[in-house]
Amino acid sequence: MIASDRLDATFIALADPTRRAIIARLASGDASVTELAEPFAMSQPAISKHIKVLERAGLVSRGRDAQRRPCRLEAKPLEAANEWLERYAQFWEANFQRLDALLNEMKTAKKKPARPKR
Amino acid sequence: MIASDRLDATFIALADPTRRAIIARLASGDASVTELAEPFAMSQPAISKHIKVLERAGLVSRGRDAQRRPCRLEAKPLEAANEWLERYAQFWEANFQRLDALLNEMKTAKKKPARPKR
DNA sequence: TCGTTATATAACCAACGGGCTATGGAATGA
DNA sequence: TCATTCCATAGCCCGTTGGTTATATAACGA
Repeated sequence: MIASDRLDATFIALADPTRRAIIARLASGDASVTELAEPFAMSQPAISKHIKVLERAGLVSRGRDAQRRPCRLEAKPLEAANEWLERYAQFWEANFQRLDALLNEMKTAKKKPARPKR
Repeated sequence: MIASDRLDATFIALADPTRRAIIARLASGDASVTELAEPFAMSQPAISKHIKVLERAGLVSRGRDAQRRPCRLEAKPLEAANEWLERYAQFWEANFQRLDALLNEMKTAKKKPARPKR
């Protein structure tokens, strides 16, 4: 499984709430490191580290604006993650269908003398 | 965002190729621990640990069949992860549109190649 | 040139993750 | 009863992660 490294990096990047918040913030526009750090009760180097993780996953790219190194969201890697999940969409829908079937069974069974359980 | 713990657990669970393989395996039917361990060059306790991570994320539930503790895929938590990603689907489509716009710009303005602003 | 701002890097630390081996315990079956 | 099978748990190791503070670097503005 050599090609799964990309997916690893993406899911690892997504597995931290701070990083997801950074992604959410960047979705509404590019931002500098200090801008990104501002909402968090966390030091600037900590944010820089998180950004590095996001960069490693290809989820952010950096620009240059004077001393600032603005971050831009690159959402493309999310697509691969999404595709992986979509592969199982059918499966959780199947779960719902199973539930639907059960509910229907209970509903039709009402007409019969035996009460449905619970 | 207190409820992000669930999402944390889900993405953490997905961030390992072995665990994704286990999920893929379970999508084609329930399996015991030894059945799940068989394809991997890894000890049985290691697989048990992975299963525990998946359980913690609510992605697998356990049954009982004699000595076996069969695992079943519970795909529902994947839905929340998928919803989170879908929120940015629009954004990566926007990226493509931006690329299109850039390409058009370059094509029409051949004489003055305007740098894209960052 | 000098101070300020923005960011990165280094060094450190505690906690966690993912692997191992060894062992324990429950259920089965002879 | 006893061996076997399936699985979980306990320790242990070691590399990684997520945070810290302190310091270095880089670009700007006066």
